[in-house]
Amino acid sequence: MQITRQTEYAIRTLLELSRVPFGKLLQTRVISERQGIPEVFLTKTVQVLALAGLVQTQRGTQGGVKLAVPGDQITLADIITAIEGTLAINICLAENYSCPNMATCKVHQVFRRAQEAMLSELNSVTLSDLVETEKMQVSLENE
Amino acid sequence: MQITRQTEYAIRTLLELSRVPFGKLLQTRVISERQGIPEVFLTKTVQVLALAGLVQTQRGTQGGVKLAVPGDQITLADIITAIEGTLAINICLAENYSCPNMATCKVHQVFRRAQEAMLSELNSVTLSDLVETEKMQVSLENE
DNA sequence: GATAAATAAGATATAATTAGTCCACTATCC
DNA sequence: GGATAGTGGACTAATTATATCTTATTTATC
Repeated sequence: MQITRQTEYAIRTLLELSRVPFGKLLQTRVISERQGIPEVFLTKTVQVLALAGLVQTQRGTQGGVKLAVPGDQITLADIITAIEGTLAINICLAENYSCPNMATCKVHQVFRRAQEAMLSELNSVTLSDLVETEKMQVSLENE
Repeated sequence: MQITRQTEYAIRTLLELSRVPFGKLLQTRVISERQGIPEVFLTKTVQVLALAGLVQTQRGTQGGVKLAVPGDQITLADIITAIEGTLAINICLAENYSCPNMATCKVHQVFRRAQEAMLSELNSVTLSDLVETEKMQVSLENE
């Protein structure tokens, strides 16, 4: 019932990318150092994020990774879904699973409500929200 | 990010126990047959539920398993917690985990809100709620 | 007290998932 | 053409999930 470590790596990676001006590239080596993520494993994670359309990569000298869309258009739920596939707290809520008595099963209905409540929170916060707050805190500290 | 099959087994087991008069014993063999749960594995699951104080077991002839408390005092969240330990959608929300920057980490706070929203739903429904509805449906069908 | 019925406990097995590594390759910039 | 950075695929290791098997232990009942 927990997100995987890889999903956390993905969140932290995208947070790093949100902290630099939109369009700027960061190397996976830099991200892995800043966040303490195993480098080779991170490159795998980045590939998944790229496939999901959340980041874009560029090879060669001066290459790296950047956000594919601005940070205010990426929510935590987007990231979790990108790495873990459809977010379902029970198998009976997964996309291509059909429980014979889904229509009447009360447990199914409770799970669905619980999941929607959670998703609603995870969808209400974007990367920008998370780093905006950071900046505000820093400026307060500097006063 | 899903509950395990064992947790589902536990829920279905407790539902079966809620369907009989409070205090009545059911054998694990009967439960496993009704719910299609591997019998030996179910006995393990029952032991965990007993340890958590949700059911009581009795050995010997005429023995079996029964609810330790009435069904209106057991919620879905109780069952999940009994099997999986503390319910935490991210490791940073687990009980004995202390993230160095937990106080200021915005991601942590979002996860906490999301988890509480989910828990609130899972805590709002008891076993009795689930079987009460069943009975109502049955009586409607019989009209 | 013998017997049969039932759970308890612990060891072990198997499978699936998660986490991480290695290496040869391709693209890009200078 | 050399250095740099991501790509892709095969591989390994660790952990968790899902069981099974065997040997106790308890208890009702005859």
